[in-house]
Amino acid sequence: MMTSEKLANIIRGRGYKLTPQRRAVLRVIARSRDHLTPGAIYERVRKEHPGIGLVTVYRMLELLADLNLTCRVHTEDGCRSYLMRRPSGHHHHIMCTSCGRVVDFTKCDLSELQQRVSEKSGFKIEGHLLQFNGLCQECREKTGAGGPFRTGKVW
Amino acid sequence: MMTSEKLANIIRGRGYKLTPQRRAVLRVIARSRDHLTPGAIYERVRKEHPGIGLVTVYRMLELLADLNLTCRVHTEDGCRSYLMRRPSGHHHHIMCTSCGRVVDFTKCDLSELQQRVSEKSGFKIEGHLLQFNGLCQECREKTGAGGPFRTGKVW
DNA sequence: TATTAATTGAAAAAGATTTTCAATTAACTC
DNA sequence: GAGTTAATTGAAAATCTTTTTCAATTAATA
Ligand SMILES: [Mn+2]
Ligand SMILES: [Mn+2]
Ligand SMILES: [Zn+2]
Ligand SMILES: [Zn+2]
Repeated sequence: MMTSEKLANIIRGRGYKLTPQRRAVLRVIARSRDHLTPGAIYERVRKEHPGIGLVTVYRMLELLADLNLTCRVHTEDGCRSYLMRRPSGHHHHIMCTSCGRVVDFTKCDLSELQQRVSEKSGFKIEGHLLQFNGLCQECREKTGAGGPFRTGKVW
Repeated sequence: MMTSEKLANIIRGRGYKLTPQRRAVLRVIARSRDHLTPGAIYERVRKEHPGIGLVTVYRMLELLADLNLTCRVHTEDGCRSYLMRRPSGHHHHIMCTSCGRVVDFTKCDLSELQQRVSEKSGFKIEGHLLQFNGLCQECREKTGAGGPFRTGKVW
């Protein structure tokens, strides 16, 4: 669990000033279990720190991404930079195409596939992005098997 | 190989009018081996069809995505909707973090992983997004092992 | 050729993100 | 507890990207 205190220490440890604005952003991100847009983060942060500028939120999000403390998730249509906290090292997500809920999973062995792809393509592979898309239990129950948002899209 | 003629037939077959503007967009997309932004596509299309509106390009790209004839790729930082033609059904890509080159691969068996993730999470999984990131052979040779763009980022 | 619904493109609107720059302040030193 | 200083902040403007509107045009069909 990445508390905002731990995040704060990392920030300071890297030589960045720890401002009340930054603390507020850290709290919001550390606490959320969902991915949030910059705008959504801004709205939440404002409740704890009215007067904070949207620019500051953007700058903080950039810093967090640079420090690898957040990662992006990718929605089906629009592809804005949604963010979520990253609990630990390497991880992946499942996203509900209906409600947007995101669940992490960490265990995944792609090494064999990666090896084969690397050999065939000549690439030196350094990372990957893996995200399953589907319907969460709740949405399935709510809308019946399949549900109204079922697109059948394949990535 | 998806020629622009084949694409044109699909478009018409689905009951859409085949305009010179649409033909021009199809040619650009079918010919390119790279992913392109809407803006980049617009620039190229203008050379063959000066006077085409950017809006028309956007509309055509939306149509192609709806018909599942294109798919998006995701760059490391900015996450705009880059597009590339989709040669056939289900597929994935490898992207060079240095030059942006994209290579497809179609063979990948995630069914076992998908099954396990589905059981654990309760999601009904309907699709996935898989993209390896790394350095292509050319960029590796050009810049030495690792290369200057190596970020070590993990998704 | 006439009909008609789909398509186009200019312009405006809406959004998202970045740049600028003067004022503020966290961290450090004395 | 001051004083110093470079980093940080936020208002405003600038940039970009994407969407909406709507009147004019046109591909498809008869
Ligand atoms: Mn994306
Ligand atoms: Mn991973
Ligand atoms: Zn759901
Ligand atoms: Zn390359």
